[in-house]
Amino acid sequence: MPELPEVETVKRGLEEFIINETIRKVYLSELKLRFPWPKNFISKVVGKKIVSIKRRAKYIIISLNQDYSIIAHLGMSGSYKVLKKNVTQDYIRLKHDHLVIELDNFILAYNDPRRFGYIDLTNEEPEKHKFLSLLGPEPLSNSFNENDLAGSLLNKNKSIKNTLLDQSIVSGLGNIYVCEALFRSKINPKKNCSKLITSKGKPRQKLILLVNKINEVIKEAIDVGGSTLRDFSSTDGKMGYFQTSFNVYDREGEKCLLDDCGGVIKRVVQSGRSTFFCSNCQK
DNA sequence: ATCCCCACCTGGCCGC
DNA sequence: TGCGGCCAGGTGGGGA
Repeated sequence: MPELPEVETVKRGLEEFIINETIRKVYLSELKLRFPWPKNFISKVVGKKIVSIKRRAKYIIISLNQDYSIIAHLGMSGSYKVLKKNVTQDYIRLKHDHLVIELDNFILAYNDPRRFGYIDLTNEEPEKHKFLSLLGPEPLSNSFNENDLAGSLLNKNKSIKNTLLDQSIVSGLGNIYVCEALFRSKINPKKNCSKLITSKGKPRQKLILLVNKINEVIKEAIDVGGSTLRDFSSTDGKMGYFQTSFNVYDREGEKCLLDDCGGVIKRVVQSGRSTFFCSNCQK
């Protein structure tokens, strides 16, 4: 499910409970996630303390003392829950719980039905990790701006939709927020990204607008996510994702929500993924 | 290099 | 109520 705002919310939820907790026990499922479990994962992390939690794009970085970091990605269906430890009863694993970490006062469980998630362990700088090092700038950061973005579109020849899904161009966006940002910018998802820059690689007005709208939609979604945080460690533990209503995503055949547009939301497939847009107002 | 497509999985939903 | 088919918010890797 998770794109940048959801991952940010998960990160904040984890942060609230598990900082300064020491890893006491670890369960790994016999099934692997997207990749095999890191070698000697359990023996390497048991006894270490969680000192910080960060987010980079859709990755969560759980740093331990002695310079180890767990790098985790939720894939399509991953979720964490945190439960207060029950002294009289061990945690009973649910179906698809693939990693359960027993801390001093909490149980942290990672559940992932589709197992597209990803968990690695590194003792180098997390930013130098092979996947993190390829990531483009974060929305809402200074390095995400129209001039640099225009520069990275130079010599590119593909749709703006597919371009924005490329994590090396801008990181953290997924199918939903790309559709929503393009709608807010009134840009047709099929438009070639080269049309948003001048021949000299400078940003056109639409690209400037797009940068602003990406930031806007991401910020709104993070703000909404914050309000779901209190559920993070409830007794059933399941963290809810957003109930944000979208303007175009999953609204095929419905009316464009823009006043006096009158268009109907269409669904097309680009590179095998659904794109939702209003062909009337997105040009 | 650049771009596209596939594979990796399970579960939910829809139509018959 | 059952079953087959289709769809799903991600992304690394391989082939064109």
